[in-house]
Amino acid sequence: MSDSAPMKPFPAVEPRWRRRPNERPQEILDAALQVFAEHGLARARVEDVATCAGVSKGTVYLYFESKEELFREAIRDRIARTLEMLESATPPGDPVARLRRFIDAYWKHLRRPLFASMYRLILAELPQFPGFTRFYGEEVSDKVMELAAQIVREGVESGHFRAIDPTVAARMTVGLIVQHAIWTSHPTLFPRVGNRSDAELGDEITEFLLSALLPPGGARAGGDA
Amino acid sequence: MSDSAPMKPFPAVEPRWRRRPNERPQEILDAALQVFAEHGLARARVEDVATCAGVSKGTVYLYFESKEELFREAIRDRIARTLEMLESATPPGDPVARLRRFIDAYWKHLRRPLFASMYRLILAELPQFPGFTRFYGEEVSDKVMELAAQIVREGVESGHFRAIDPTVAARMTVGLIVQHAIWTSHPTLFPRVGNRSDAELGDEITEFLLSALLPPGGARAGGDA
Amino acid sequence: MSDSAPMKPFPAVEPRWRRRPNERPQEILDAALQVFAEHGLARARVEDVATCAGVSKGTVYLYFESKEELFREAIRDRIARTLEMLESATPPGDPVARLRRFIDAYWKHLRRPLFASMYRLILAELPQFPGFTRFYGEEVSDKVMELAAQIVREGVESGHFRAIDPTVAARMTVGLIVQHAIWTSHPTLFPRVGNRSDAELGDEITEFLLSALLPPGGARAGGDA
Amino acid sequence: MSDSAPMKPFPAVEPRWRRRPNERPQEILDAALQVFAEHGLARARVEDVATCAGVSKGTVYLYFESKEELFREAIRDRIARTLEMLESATPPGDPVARLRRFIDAYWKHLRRPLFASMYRLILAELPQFPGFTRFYGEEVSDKVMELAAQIVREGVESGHFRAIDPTVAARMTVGLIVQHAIWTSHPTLFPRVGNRSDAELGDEITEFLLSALLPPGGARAGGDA
DNA sequence: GATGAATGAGTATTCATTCAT
DNA sequence: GATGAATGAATACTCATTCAT
Repeated sequence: MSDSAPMKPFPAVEPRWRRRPNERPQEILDAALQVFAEHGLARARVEDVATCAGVSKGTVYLYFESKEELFREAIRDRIARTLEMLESATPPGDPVARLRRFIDAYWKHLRRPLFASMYRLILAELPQFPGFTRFYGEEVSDKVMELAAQIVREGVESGHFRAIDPTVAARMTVGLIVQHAIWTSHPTLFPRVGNRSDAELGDEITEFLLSALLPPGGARAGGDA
Repeated sequence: MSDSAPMKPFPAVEPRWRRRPNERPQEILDAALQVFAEHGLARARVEDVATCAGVSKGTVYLYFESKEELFREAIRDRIARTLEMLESATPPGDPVARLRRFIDAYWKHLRRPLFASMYRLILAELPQFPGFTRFYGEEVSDKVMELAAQIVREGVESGHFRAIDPTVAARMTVGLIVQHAIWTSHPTLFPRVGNRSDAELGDEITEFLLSALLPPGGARAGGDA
Repeated sequence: MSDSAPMKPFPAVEPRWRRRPNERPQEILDAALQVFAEHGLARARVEDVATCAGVSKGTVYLYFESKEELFREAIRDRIARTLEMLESATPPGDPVARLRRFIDAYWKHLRRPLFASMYRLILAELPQFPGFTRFYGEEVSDKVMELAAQIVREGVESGHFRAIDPTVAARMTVGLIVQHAIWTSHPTLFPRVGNRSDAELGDEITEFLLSALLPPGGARAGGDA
Repeated sequence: MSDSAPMKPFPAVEPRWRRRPNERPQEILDAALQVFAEHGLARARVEDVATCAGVSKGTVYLYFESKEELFREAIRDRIARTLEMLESATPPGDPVARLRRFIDAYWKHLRRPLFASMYRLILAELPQFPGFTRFYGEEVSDKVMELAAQIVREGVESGHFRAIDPTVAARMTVGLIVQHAIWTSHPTLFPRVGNRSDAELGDEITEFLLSALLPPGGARAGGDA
């Protein structure tokens, strides 16, 4: 699913690589995401993507069938790594600490400059690509949610969290992180959120979620501390 | 809330109409929002808006300067009534009940078919209109957040809520509602959320928020019940 | 040729004329010439003609078939009176005085504000109307030229002017007047001409022409003086 | 005078061409002048210019920003060479001969097919471009007039011409040439002029002007003869 | 007669895509 | 592989003209 660019069967020795031909597709994808993020799919121009990647318009079409495929690949290229990152950030262990780490890792992930605008792209443009939309729903959105639910589920079972439907708790968790990422990346649209640092916002989200998940009289113990 | 076009109280006689110029702008705005919501600003065609409103291309330009002004007006026309609705839905009274009503009213509001896709438009297209973006930030987003904060503030002062920064609580409240509205209106992108009814989701949001806001040992009393 | 507007058969008594309906066409023609003169046929808008005439767009079409007919009529309305004016300005008499009066009358005529820009219209737009072009050539341009030629012819025969082809002299006479009118009405395009008054220019034209037409040793006698 | 596109002296090899990008702009300018001359700025269609130049609509926009810039460049491209031509045609020498050569060169210049209709464009369309109008006034119209005045001035000083304001004589000279060029290129509008050959008209203009400029009893000496 | 709301044909301009070099 | 000149489909917008009131 990820080898979108035609790949030569035997890269062989790679003598001195005249122009790193294998890096071209990735450079174009990176440029594409930037340009698409700034202007949206319809208003972004292939020529700008090319210029931004330091190649000519024609070269883009050497690696990608069409502007739309380029868009799909640029998005896919980024989200493919999200889940993997989240999983490696939340190794088994104390559920409260795991949840803290999940929140922290996801929040930091979404605060990377391009990701917030990518979320905007997903919302605004993906509905035009039904097949890809399903892929995103099943392979990304679902899996992230399931990971969060799994963490909560273990916490509920072990008594670290109060009795709550883990899928509900997962939704609240993911929802607050994502929504704060959207807000923070649109300071003019949502000025109320803009005067907090990323770290403060992350802490606020964490504390709020924990205050809803920890058992009523339970020790606020746990976490990395 | 729905009589946006000034309507004469008693249509009375009005024998045979063929022209209803006074309703034209509103009809066009409604059509525009629909078409923009479906395709986004760039891909939507003015001609489709016209057809959808039952008029011809030229007629749209009789009432609106350009496609972009039509877009702005279509958005403004909708959001202008949100705050007013929220305020009238949350008359002074018991803070817990007020918060419940706020959540309920806002959630129902955002679940109206066009509003979720309008949110998508705001996110995806408004950044192209800096002046309008600021208007939205200050007149809509800010005010909604402030209303929620005010409700929490009173609850904290009266002891109905635990000690929490009201602006933080407001963000969590609004964020969860908005995010759920986005998810629910994109069932393919976010399939996990799709199998709950609106009522269930509303309840889940309410209960989750209250569990984070009510004082630890406090009676879960209050609310409409 | 001039009754372009449908005229009611029996104007009868004209009790108190509610709105001078018979003057409407002329008002529209005047407005049309103004607007056409300013913007040219293609860029002038019927609505502007209507506004300028103080009526509504539809009213223009009550009196004129189309924008092009309106244009034709507006031009025709003006040029129809030129020849008549020139003839009455040059009654038989001393050829030198007649020529002076011809130059003076034509120059003053062309210096009226609208006429210079009308000339521009004739040059720029009339070629689109072959039939009308022929009419103008035969009924206006030719006749003016012939009148000038006739005056010179008499002068040559009577010995007031040197032996010169009268049609050549007529061309030089008309040409200088027309060209100066064009220049004077476009001061930015032809700045060199702009710092002379109309009277000075008229005198310069007259003296130059006479110096070419009077017999070499001939007394500069004649003229109004 | 005619090699407007830089032409490599020896085309030499140049095996099989399909692209001549360096000649494209000039080809488009030539086509543009033709089409604009025929229809005027407003009625000329960019597509017709393209077709006439043997390229597609889009190609025109590869070289020119807009229809209006194309118009400006097409005009500028032509007038830029007028003054230079006139100056090289009138080297210092006997004033009468110089004036004859000035008349001859300018008359021939204006009789080239496109130039007369270009004059029409200048009159009819240039007022829409104030900046360009000033450029034309100062760099073209003024300079041509000044060149003619200079020739007369020398002739007056040397006694070849009678005492006359050189700027007046220059205006009469240029005016007659230009006006005859306009007439001749609109034979239907001005039929009286049409039955003379270019050479006859040129001679008539020359003789008429000289008869007004030479000293009364002066020998008609001078000239190329 | 007069109005002006409605229409839709006509055009400038953009930009994804192709392909000769 | 890489280029960028060329293409032409697609679309916003204008404005002459019509016609119900």
